[in-house]
Amino acid sequence: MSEEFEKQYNPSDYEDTVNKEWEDSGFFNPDNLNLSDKAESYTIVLPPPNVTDKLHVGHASMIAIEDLLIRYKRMNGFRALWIPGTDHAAIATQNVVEKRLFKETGKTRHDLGREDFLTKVNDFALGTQETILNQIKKMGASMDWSRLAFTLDEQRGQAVKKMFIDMYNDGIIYRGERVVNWCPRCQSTLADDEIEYREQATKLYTFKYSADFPITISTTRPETKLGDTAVAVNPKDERYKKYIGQTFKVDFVGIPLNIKIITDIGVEMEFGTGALGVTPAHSMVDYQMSLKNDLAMIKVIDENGKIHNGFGEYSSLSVAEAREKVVENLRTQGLMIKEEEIQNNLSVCYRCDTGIEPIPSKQWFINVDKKLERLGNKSLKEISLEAAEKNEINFTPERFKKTYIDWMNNLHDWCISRQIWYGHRIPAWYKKSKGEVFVGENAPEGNDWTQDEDTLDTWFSSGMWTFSTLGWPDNFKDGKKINELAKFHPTQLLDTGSEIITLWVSRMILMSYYALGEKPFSNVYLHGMILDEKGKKMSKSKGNGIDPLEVIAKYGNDALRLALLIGSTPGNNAKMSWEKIEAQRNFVNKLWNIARYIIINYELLIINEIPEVNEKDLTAADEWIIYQLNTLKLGVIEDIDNFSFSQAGEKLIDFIWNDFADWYLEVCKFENGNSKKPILIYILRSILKLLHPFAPFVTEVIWKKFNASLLMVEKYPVAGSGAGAIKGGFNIIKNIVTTIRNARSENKVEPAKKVEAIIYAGENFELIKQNEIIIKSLKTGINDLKILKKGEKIPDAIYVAVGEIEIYLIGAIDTAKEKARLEKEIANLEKFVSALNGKLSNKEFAEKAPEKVVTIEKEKLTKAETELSKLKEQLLKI
RNA sequence: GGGCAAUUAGCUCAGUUGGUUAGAGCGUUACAUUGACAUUGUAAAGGUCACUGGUUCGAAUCCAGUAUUGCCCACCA
Repeated sequence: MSEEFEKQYNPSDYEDTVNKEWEDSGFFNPDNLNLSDKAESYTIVLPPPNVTDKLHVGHASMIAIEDLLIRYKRMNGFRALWIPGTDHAAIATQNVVEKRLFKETGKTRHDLGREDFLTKVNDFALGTQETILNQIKKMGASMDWSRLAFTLDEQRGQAVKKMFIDMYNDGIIYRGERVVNWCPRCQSTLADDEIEYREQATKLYTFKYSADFPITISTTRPETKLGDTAVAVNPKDERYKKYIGQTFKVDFVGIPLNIKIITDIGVEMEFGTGALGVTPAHSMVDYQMSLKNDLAMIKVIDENGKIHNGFGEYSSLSVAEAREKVVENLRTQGLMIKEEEIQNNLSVCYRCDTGIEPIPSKQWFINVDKKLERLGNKSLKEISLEAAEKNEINFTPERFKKTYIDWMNNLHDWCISRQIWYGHRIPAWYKKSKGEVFVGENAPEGNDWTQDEDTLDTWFSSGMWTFSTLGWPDNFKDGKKINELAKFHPTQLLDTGSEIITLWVSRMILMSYYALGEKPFSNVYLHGMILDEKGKKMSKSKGNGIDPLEVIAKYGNDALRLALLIGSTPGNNAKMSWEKIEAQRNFVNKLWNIARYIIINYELLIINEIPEVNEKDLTAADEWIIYQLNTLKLGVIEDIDNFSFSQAGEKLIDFIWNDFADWYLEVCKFENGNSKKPILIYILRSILKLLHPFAPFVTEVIWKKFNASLLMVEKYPVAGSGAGAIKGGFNIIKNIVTTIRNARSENKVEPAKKVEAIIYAGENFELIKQNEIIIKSLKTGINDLKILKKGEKIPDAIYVAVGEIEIYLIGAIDTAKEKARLEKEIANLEKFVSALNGKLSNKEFAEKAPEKVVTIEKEKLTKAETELSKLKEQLLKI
């Protein structure tokens, strides 16, 4: 007997043991699954967590989803592979270490020097990485640990170099100028998230470049206007329409300029004069405009915040001095029209609060518009767009396809160099004396070659994640995938947050098409964020985070996973709370006790064989529960395939708790114990398998109570193949019994109340007769239950449901009204069907709903036709 | 400022392509409970599906507008 079967399930007593058994089995690695060569692969690469911090509950949610799919596919006979890894997250990680360093020692990275600083970052990264990997393992994620990767490890380094060099040789990677955010005090470029905004009062000057220039403009930075090459106006602005496209030569406070009049929808007609002086070299926005309009870039300010040479009297002045002088000159020339105080946002360096100067500097880029012969003469941008447009890659939820396409359409060349130290160093070498550039794995012969100081954007290496983890470039010979890469690429699913569609998803698609000529994955599943119970983002500073390991210690892995999976739908944020987790812990305990009850009462110990169920012995209740189980299987499989994990989970819980435990097991208590044995084993086995991907631990633990094998690699149930599966409306039987049971409890309060029921048995007369036993055994006190054979007259009754078995409760019914409604519906549907068929040229109908008629056609027609026949059937019965 | 989304029971959310009486969990209330389940059962109460129009025989669902909230992008001359 099960001496260890406690009344309560205590997860921490079992989880580590089970986890170890899984790992020791080797089945996390699909090569050990003993599959035939024909088995299809199912690959997911784990979006590598940043090594900036340990995992939070959001990561746990991602792991729950991916493990669900991997376990589900593995049980379905797929070559299921889940590749683990971590991301070096260049800027973010460097920032964390830099900030910590500054806080602890007051030193900057420049004080330490590149080498010492990098040692510090690497130590930090290794430490967090270990924590992360331990966390993932504790969660029971069935990842293939033999394929563990890191975006900055040796192998990925080789892949990155090869990619850079190939792209350079193809002319895809080039070096050009780009406006960056520069801190003149720190003498370094700043990333977008290193910029802070301060509201300040400043002067807005309204003036003309010269007396003969037709448009008045406004600026807060007159000194940068020395580098203007255009004036931008809103395309809708009637005032300036006549000037658009013209170029004017002007003399601006002593400096000659060529000003072209361009349009940009970003220009506000109401602000200032509705015209904006465009300075491509010293404003991010203007730089973007200059790219769109092919404008020249004139550099005015240098790295020290001084005016470049060649600007006459302004040369070598500081920005502030130059501004004063320009303003003064405008005043004396009578060109200054207005000076006013306004509030605006000043960008400052997060570290030293110095105002930021946008200045141009040399950077590396990926050309997204260059057409490649290899890709059918299409550019990377075009081919990446096509992938989504032609549904080569699907998005869940679908609306994110639009986000992706919009972003791709506006994609400019991707700047891949970063002025930070932590990351893949750019494999480019310069000979300063001669201005030569060499791109290659190692420096060429000779002494005076120095390597580029910059590193690559972190997305450059993570963009290669689907194939760099599968042995690219070694597994790619003569344009063909070999070995692992051939077996597992393209992957099937990428599960990630919607906020990085642009940053990551788009780059992965682009790079995979470039390197392999194929998509990186077939499906993109966008999960939402996990928020706290008040709907706020979880963050360390707020202290509202939920630590996954704490949850596991308290309530177990399964409760955590179920709480994360249920109630969160694709693309929507989900709130998480201890209450929710507790509710799932209760369910897990319920399942435990269901198993406990069955195993103890029916003395099921070790039963490896699937029990034979003799259909002849089945009672109506048995058939009903089996029918429900089959409906459940269908639903769960369909839901998982549609990524509706929450719905699938809810269905499972509903069946297990309400149908199986509260109803069927209660009914069994009235019936003969041992005759139920096979069917109970059958159902218990089925629910354990069905639930395994959602709650792997408890299902495996229970499974082990009466099985020698691992549940993890059992075959997932197939819908419709269950013993004694029968079609029809067995739901009705449940309704009858429930109604009767309710009546019983009501009788206590209100003894006069009486419930009468008539069951229309039709073909299933025998089945209903059997059910009578259940009803009687439940001591309903209802004696006027009538069962009608097919053909017998049905008295006026309330119609409850359709199916092979129907129930009519005696009471009031307005049949005339019901009939009229159905007739009306049928008439409409007939109209619709004929319109779709084209048999009847219902012009009016087509005009009113042209979209429906044109686009839906066949499926709609079939659906409408079945609906129609159903309605007709119903009508006949009334 | 631009883009995207959300708004359904006290709370958290489902609602599969428009279809009979809009569902679940938690919470609340009542009753039961020596039970396989100090974590159980049975029920009850609770909804103008944000608002206003439109399309339709029929709208939570489709369209337009309004309001509120959230996210992403940009940072403003």
